[in-house]
Amino acid sequence: MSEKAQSIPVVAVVGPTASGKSALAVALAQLWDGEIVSADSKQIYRYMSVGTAVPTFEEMAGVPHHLLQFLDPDETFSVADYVCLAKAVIQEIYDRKKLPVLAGGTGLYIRSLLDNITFFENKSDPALRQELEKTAAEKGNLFLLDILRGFDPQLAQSLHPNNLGRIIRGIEAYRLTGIPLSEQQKASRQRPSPYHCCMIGLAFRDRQLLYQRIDRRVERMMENGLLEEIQELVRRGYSQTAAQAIGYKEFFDYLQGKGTLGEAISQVQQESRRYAKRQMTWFRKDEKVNWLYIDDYDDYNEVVAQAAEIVRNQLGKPAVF
RNA sequence: GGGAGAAUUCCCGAGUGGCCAAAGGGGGCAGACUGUAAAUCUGUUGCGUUUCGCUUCGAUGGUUCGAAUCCAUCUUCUCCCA
Repeated sequence: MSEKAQSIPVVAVVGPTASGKSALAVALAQLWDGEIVSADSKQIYRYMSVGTAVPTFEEMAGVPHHLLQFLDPDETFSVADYVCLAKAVIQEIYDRKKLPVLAGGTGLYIRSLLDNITFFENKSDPALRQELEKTAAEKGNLFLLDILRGFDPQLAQSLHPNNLGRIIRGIEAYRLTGIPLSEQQKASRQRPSPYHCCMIGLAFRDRQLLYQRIDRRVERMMENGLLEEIQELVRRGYSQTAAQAIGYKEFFDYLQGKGTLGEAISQVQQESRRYAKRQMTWFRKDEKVNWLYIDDYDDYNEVVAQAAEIVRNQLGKPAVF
């Protein structure tokens, strides 16, 4: 009992892109006097508001938002960085006697944070990675996989030869610390989570409805100046980073004269739909998620009411902390 | 009006007598995920009682032991000459 009293309450709103996470998070934060902590790996960057669907000032409705747009697009960032920052922000919010409301679509970030994954002190080594990539190109992925097998058979076993990125990371992690990555991963789960959280998942029973929303949202982004935002990014020299974000990379070909605008747009829509699917497989396997199917409700207020009901049951009445 | 060609599984597209339920790609579906994660990677994709059976390659009929592949007719489409 006393242990639970020390644990920090957190609400987490998860779900695929365009499911309405941000709005629900704001609604819950208003009810509980909370503050929002973003868990989105792309909204951390500046100058990418439109394409990453960062909530507007009006949408934030006076609720404080954290971990949004605090980096330039060419600054590197990682899960470890995220967990570190998010933990600190949550602690601050808690100290202020407010409720932290996590909202975002990056499954890895959310899980690492909530499960209290402890990352080893080993950053990445770009030079080493580059060298390993070169080796792979010359001698094949299996060659590298065998090297990895030499000091981390367990990791090697679980990796597909085509997954070069993970193979390289495995080798890098060992070279940097002398500890096999699989060992690091075991050690990373030793500490219990400091949070007791209520997870709300937004989804649609009819996938087509979600897909329609995604398509429409992309169209709205175009109306809101996505193309101009991208041109500005290119002008600032940030095209490299944006090349990884859906809604940006698809337009580069178009801007270089390849393909039509219409083709680029439908590609963004398609990639977004696929991304949403991947997010669903990520969140679906988390048994802590309380799913709300938006198409079960007649209007949005009912969704909010139901979510509030769940939070009340799991964390207690509004403003109780 | 005359001539040439094309029709293949959700889409594109290979296949020109048996090794074809049919390459490859796309899309769909499912899954993995611990330092670039909106990334990266994997599996699956005609039906079924699933080491076998059934239905499928525009339609119908034919040749053949055997046809997506050959022949005839029809339908649709594309291109060329008028």
